Amino acid sequence: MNQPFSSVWTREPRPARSATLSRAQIVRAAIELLDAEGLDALSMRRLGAKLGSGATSIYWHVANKDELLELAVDEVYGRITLPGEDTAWREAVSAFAHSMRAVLLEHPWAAVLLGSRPSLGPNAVALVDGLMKVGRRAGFAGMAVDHAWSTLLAFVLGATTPEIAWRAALGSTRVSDTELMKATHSVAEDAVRDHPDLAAHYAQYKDMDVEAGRAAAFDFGLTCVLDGLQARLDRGDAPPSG
Amino acid sequence: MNQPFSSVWTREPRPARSATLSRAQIVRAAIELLDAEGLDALSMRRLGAKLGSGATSIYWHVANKDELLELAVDEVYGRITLPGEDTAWREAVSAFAHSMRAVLLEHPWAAVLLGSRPSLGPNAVALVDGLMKVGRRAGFAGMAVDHAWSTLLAFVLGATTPEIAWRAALGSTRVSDTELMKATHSVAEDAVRDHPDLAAHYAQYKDMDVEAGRAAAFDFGLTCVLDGLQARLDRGDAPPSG
DNA sequence: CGACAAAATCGAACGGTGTGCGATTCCTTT
DNA sequence: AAAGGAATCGCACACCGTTCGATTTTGTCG
Repeated sequence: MNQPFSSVWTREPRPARSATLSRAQIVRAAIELLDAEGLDALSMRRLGAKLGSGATSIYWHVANKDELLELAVDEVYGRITLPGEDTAWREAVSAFAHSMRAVLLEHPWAAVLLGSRPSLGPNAVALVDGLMKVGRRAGFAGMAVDHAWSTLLAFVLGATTPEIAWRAALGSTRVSDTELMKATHSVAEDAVRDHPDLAAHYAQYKDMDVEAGRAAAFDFGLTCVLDGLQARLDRGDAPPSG
Repeated sequence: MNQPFSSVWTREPRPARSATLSRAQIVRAAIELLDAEGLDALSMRRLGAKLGSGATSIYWHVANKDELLELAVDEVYGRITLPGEDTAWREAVSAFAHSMRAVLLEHPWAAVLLGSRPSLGPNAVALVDGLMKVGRRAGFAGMAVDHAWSTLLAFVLGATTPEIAWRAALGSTRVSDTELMKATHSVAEDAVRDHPDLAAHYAQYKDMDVEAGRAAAFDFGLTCVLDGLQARLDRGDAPPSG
């Protein structure tokens, strides 16, 4: 059985003969550490310390750090919710998108990883399965089903990632959110001198609730994507093959 | 002048009295190394070696590795093209999206970085300025201008990132693209056993051109976003404030 | 030209990383 | 009790980003 593409998911987890360390514990501890201190803070030594064991003991249960991260990411996938089959597709998709955004904002480290490698974990696969069911229910068929849900995923991921980046950049300083937003303007205005239109435009943001603004932007984009999907259904270019 | 948010762009580059090393050279060499061997392969020591100088000499021209990456990313921003003001907005946006996708596929390392930190470099700012002009020309006003272009950016980034991830995963093996795609199916089918619908669906992909399929998916999504933007213009909910 | 200061480069070193390996301990089964 | 696999551990290796002080190069002034 020569697998050219050996992934975590092709291998069974070690039997775990009720040992003091288990895959599940390790992943849980890793997620806690990641949530609390971010991606850079996760090292095998620190994780070992948190688990009260040697750093290298982890390697018995997990092949390497990458594989551990894959497991952690799939765990995050598992926390994204998708409404049941009785929900209208637009509502279902909207609820899913908001859930995914919320989960990613809660586990900021996952956003980068999620896009960085193919997602083949059980939770990810189950989620895609659910999304495809929604797509077919809406009226898509053939490849259009894939295109539909991957368009949606692309938007949510692409919209949330920079949001997280801003939070991280702001969070590394001490000041409050809006307060620092104003301070950033001096930098921005500096870089923006050659673009008066842009500068004038951003002046109107001086007194805005940043969080609310981001949520509004997300809803705007989501509405666009939904309308776009709807348009393709109406136009009938969502056929079984093409 | 207590900047809370000191970025590369607030500091002037070192005068560069025609030294043997300059910021521009360093960034150029870094990009070459990144293009050739990926993000993980870039270390200050290796970069120094490539430049024929000591590793630590670089720190005279650049504060740290993060700052170097910011410069490299902005360079990538600079290679994305946006059609001039005489182009209809739909065409302009479409051309931009395809250009951005192409550039990111050409510099895969940039995709992750691009979403990981706020983009305040001159090229990034210029690009946003241009996008906002297009947005206003289309008929958006107020915050809707921002929402429009950030929706677009979100889609392109979110769509291209997983594409790159797949390429990297496949590229790390020796086999050809479609060939390995088939081999992957055995893994997929394995993980997919509990999802017969999904498995059946993916069976139809066995004999498909992967690259072409991805391009089609991208165009599908882009059309959705464009239609969605158009819908908001028609409906008139792109007012100066709301 | 020599002198001197500033600019630029460099090597050594510090604390950290992921991980391979051999020795060691633990637990289960006979 | 003995044996043998399962699980843990410490050490070591090669590499990383970055700091710091010493060193070399370079431009300017007398």
